[in-house]
Amino acid sequence: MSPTSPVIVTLPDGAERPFPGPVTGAEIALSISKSLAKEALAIRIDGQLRDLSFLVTTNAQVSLVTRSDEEALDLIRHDAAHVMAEAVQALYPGTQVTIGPAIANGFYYDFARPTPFTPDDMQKIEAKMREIVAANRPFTREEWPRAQAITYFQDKGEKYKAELITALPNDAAISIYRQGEWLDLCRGPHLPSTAKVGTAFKLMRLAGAYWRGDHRNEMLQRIYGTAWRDDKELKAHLTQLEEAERRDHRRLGKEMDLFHLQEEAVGSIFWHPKGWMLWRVLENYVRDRISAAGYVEVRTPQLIDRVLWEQSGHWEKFRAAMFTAIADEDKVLALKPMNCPGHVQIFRQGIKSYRDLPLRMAEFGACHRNEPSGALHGIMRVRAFTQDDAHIFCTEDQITSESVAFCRLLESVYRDFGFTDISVKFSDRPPVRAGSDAVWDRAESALRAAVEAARLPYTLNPGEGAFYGPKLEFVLRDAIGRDWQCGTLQVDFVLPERLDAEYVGEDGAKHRPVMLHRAILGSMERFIGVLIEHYAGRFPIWLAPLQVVVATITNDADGYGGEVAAALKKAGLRVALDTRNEKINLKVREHSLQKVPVLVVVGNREAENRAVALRRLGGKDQEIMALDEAVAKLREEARSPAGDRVPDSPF
RNA sequence: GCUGCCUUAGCUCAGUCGGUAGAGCAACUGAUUCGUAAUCAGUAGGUCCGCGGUUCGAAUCCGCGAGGCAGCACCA
Repeated sequence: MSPTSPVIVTLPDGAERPFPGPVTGAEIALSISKSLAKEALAIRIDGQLRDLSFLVTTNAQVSLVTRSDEEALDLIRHDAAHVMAEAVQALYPGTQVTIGPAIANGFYYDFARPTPFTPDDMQKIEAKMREIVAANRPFTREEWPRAQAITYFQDKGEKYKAELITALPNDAAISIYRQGEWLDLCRGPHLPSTAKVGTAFKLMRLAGAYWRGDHRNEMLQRIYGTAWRDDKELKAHLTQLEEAERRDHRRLGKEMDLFHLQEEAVGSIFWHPKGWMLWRVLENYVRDRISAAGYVEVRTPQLIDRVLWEQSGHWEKFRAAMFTAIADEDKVLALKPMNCPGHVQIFRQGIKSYRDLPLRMAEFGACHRNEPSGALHGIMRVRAFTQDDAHIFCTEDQITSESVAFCRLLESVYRDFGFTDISVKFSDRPPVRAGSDAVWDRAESALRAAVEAARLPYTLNPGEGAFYGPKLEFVLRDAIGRDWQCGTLQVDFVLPERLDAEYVGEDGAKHRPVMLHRAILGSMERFIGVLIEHYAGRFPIWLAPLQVVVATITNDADGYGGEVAAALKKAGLRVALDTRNEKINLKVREHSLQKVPVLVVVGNREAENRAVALRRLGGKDQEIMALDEAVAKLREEARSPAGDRVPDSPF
């Protein structure tokens, strides 16, 4: 095509605009309106985001990106990273730049410099960034020959940049973006100039990060920033961070007296009475749900001889994370990191028939894993935790139906906590795996059929499956939009083999069962942490460790208050009685801060009429009603979504 | 585990230049008996994370260790 041939661009509204020859994004914008030319930040050409200076040489679908477009955010953030890199190099000569991408909510840049940055430095860097933005330097793109680019960065002492270019494919164009004097290797695209970054950015934190994300490499210094289209968005984001901090389960756990951690038992939790009540309510809820779903519950040993872990493969693969103990001078026992080998031992007791399958074996299994110290986080990531674990022993034919049933159960459980936005990650065969390709084909298609039958949206997580089989990971979104990975479903052909589980089939021959590893909450500890943050400590009444406080106004009402509390307790409610000689204002305040869902206030008026005054958490008004009515009402409200407890007999 | 920061009363935190520590809340005692988010007064409470060093003198400066926080790596 000759450079003079006409170019026709099609705008999003379908309008076609002819140009006599190649045309830049900026020129297209100008041809539409002066104001668009001013506001345009980049151009999308046949779906590809490009610089405004990009020359359109062939007919194409184009749309101009302005600040009002959501996708402007990535450009702003990426450019903010460049501006930060320039600021850092201006202030701290000799600092090497490495990479600096846009990320969710902002950007970062990794620097190599012998002296660590201080919070004070961050302020200086941010001030310098604002200067560079104000200077409104145009971003310009250049393409350099590969060798020249390598030599340039090497001569400047930028060994990381030189390494990045060396790693690029031989035929790749080496693009360089300049902003005034400063330049950086970058794929682009960029905004027209530094001023377009705007002022709605803020440097957030300093952190270490390994070069190329590999812990064997040297550690770089990462500076994180957040950047938005305008101050309102920035402020909303900062408010959201404050909200997350306000909900932090470590803070609420302390304030609400649920649990504590201390250094003599790092990674293990001291559950206080209220926290443990919350645990028990949650555990019993799950127990009721899985019992109704046809599971049997078991309990397997904490300490198991290493011989069994050698058979299962854990000793070889996960030895480093396993705690051990010595018995009888020289016998090595390991604290179980998982429950599956134990469950196989129960399965192996006696002869199993195909008629016993599917066998759904559940355990609130207390596991220990020696997690790296830096991984520990409140009660969310600990070394001693309890899985709501179960293994479904079934035939290959049963994989799909069992998986669908599990997905339904999981969805229903999540819904009971108000989690309705659930996504699924499908992790398929990893490069290093056990089992034949034919078996993997079957396992993967069965699992895919299940996730599709359950009508859950899923994304592919290629190569991330467990070595013994593909897995689904269930991610729920909480009340303030954060994602938490909780449930899992894994198909396993390997452990039954290694631990020699078998059943007698219809044909009278012995067969290997398949094991489905599955958890809904994941870990009790972590899920409770998620619940605390999701509800901001204001648990629904069925879950609240303390559901009702009966508070008396004067000690004259203490006798009646005791009667009220006893009646509520008899109705199955978790009640406390507050007869302290304190003003009702103080009692209301304290129990509200403790986030007790219902406050029953009784004074002489109520005592005379055998009535109560109900005050709900967060509410201002009171509801006066007869005691009997209140007891019935609260009993109804506090009913577990799993229904009333029934004697546990799955047999 | 790695990098940086932090650790002072039960809790939240202040503590200047190195001169042996302070507030609010909580606790305890007393008064008060009160109608829906803090009644008043008084009392007591400290191995300033631990160990070592510098110094006439260390909460403060230095080293080592522990724990915590943020991120990275890890998360079977």
